[in-house]
Amino acid sequence: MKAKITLKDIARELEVSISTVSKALKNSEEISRDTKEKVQAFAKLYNYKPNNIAISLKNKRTKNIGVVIPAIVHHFFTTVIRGIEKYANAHGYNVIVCLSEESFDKEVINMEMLANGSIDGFIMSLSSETQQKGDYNHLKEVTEQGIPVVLFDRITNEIDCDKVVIDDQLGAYMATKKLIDQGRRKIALITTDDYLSVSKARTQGYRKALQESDVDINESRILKLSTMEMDEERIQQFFDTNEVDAVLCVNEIFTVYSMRLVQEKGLDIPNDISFIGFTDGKLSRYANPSLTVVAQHGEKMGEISAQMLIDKVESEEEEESFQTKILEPTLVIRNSTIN
Amino acid sequence: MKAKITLKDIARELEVSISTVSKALKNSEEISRDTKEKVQAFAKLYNYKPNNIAISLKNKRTKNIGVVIPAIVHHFFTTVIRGIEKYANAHGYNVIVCLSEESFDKEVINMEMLANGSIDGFIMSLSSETQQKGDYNHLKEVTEQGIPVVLFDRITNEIDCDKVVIDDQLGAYMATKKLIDQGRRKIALITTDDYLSVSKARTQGYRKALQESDVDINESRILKLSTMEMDEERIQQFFDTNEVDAVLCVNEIFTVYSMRLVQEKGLDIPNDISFIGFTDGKLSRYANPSLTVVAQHGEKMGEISAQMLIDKVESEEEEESFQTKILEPTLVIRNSTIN
DNA sequence: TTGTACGCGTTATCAC
DNA sequence: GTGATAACGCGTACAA
Repeated sequence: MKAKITLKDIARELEVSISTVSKALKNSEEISRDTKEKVQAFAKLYNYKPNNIAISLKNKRTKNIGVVIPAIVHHFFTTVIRGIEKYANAHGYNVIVCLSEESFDKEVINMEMLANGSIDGFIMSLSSETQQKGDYNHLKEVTEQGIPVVLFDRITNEIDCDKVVIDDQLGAYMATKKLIDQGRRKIALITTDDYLSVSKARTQGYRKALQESDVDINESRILKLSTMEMDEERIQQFFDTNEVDAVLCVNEIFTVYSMRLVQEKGLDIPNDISFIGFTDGKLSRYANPSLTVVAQHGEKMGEISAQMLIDKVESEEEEESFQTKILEPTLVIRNSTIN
Repeated sequence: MKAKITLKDIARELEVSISTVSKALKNSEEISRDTKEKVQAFAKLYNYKPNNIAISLKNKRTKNIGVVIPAIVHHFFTTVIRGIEKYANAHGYNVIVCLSEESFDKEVINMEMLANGSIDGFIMSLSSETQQKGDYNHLKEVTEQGIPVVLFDRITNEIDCDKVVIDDQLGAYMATKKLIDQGRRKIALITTDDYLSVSKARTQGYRKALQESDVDINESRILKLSTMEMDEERIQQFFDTNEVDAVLCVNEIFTVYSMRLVQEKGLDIPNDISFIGFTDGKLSRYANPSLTVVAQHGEKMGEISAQMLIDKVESEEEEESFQTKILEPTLVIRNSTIN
């Protein structure tokens, strides 16, 4: 086992000073040709690489980005991470991923761990518990310390920072409109409690589309579930007691599960009943029938988040200007709606 | 913006020495009651937290684990990360995730970035390109430097380190056996090229089960696809030209896609044809019909990997003993097979 | 009881 | 051209 070699080791071995070695490796003009060649050859031979930690301590820059998300088994978050990784790596940054598992406490603990020097900035999406409590002090503390934060998808207006979202209201609006255009009138919405910022916006879009088309809004056709668990029973019950000819769901899982339920009831998709979901993931693509969805462009969102964060991190000036990027959702038409 | 406060700041403010502050915060016996209280109160007031980077530099311990995986959009890897996170966080470690995107070069670059002091050890699964090339020098270098490595799922015997896998051969064997027991004889296998360690093992298990039951192995019923893309055409063609009554697939996507194909041909699952896949993910659970699978227990795998790594990291002695943990796969029976 | 000095690995400044 | 020194933030052995 050959341990990592340091500047000091090289200096001792070559009988020069540490600073000479440091300069030689940086090809400094002050150092003689001879010495430079000697040092560089030795460094290459022993595969010298500067120690990141020492550099971080000196520069007060870690080149690490902290990503805190509620869950990783959701395809959407997975694509966002991928986008972040892509941009971050291309710019020399590493990504530290922490999961809050939808828990406020875990979110706080994770942020505190990372905020003590481990990262240059945060990219995060709030846990449902955090949005429910409405307690954002951990975010405030971090921003007050001057650590840049980018919020995406599940955001809050109580914090001044850069934000990236898709226009959830528009997405739901487009989807609902589409269903109406196809002659559907009994359109159900399966969503989560309104404390989740995204669910709220989507519900608004749904209502807006119905109102604009003079379709009555029947409150019993709106099913609100907890984010945490998929409440199979309530979905089952919902379809048993409601007559609907189209369904808009705020995520893939609700959609796919619902589709199977109605299929078991003998209904044909999309002829008897249409379905549109959110998130363009594998579940949607490989469902049977394949699912029409509102694509959220997670990877793009990740890239933009990373870009905004790194811009802030690397900008010298302490400008207090924050922007919110709103991405346009896209309707991906597949076979769960009449085409 | 109140910047981070350091020991030095506290010392200056309270007009004591830095070491006094340091000791006081650690409740050292050497420090007087008075001073301790004064210092601790001040520290709490200004929310002092030690700087992780400085501690890392001093201790030569980062409390970071580097995770390098080929992809994150695969549900299996996602569950592994979750398991790693769970164990690591509970033990005060952060997880730095890097994606190789199945590329050898990216894998190497990522490891080099992290190996220069950013992490205490690696948990990784090899990219398909790496397994194809059979070039493991980047792993050798890292282990020679004394950085502990745990390989999971896609492993190699060329590197001495801890490993965690499921018994892929057994999994495929169990699945195939199950199909045979249900009277199937024309059992297809849809897999990837043999350079992927897991695919190879699974193919062996498939063959073994058939041989043991004296079922002829028809090579044309084995379809080998590249890992990279889902070759929809070749799968289509495969089912057009082969008559099969059961299919074993090495991942969820192949399975779900194949199921849709045969359903479009008018076949009934599971009566006309049975399906078994690998990985117990969402796709399987929410497929229609729901999919019988060989569960890989990704989360468990992640936890064990993290445990093995942290044990090595924290063990003082430099024992050169490595173990390979083999997890038992489980057959999860659902509706894509006759029950 | 408190403070000094040193080291972790690196770089920047300044002196020789 | 080269090297000594200080600094980043912390912890600790040792000195006072």
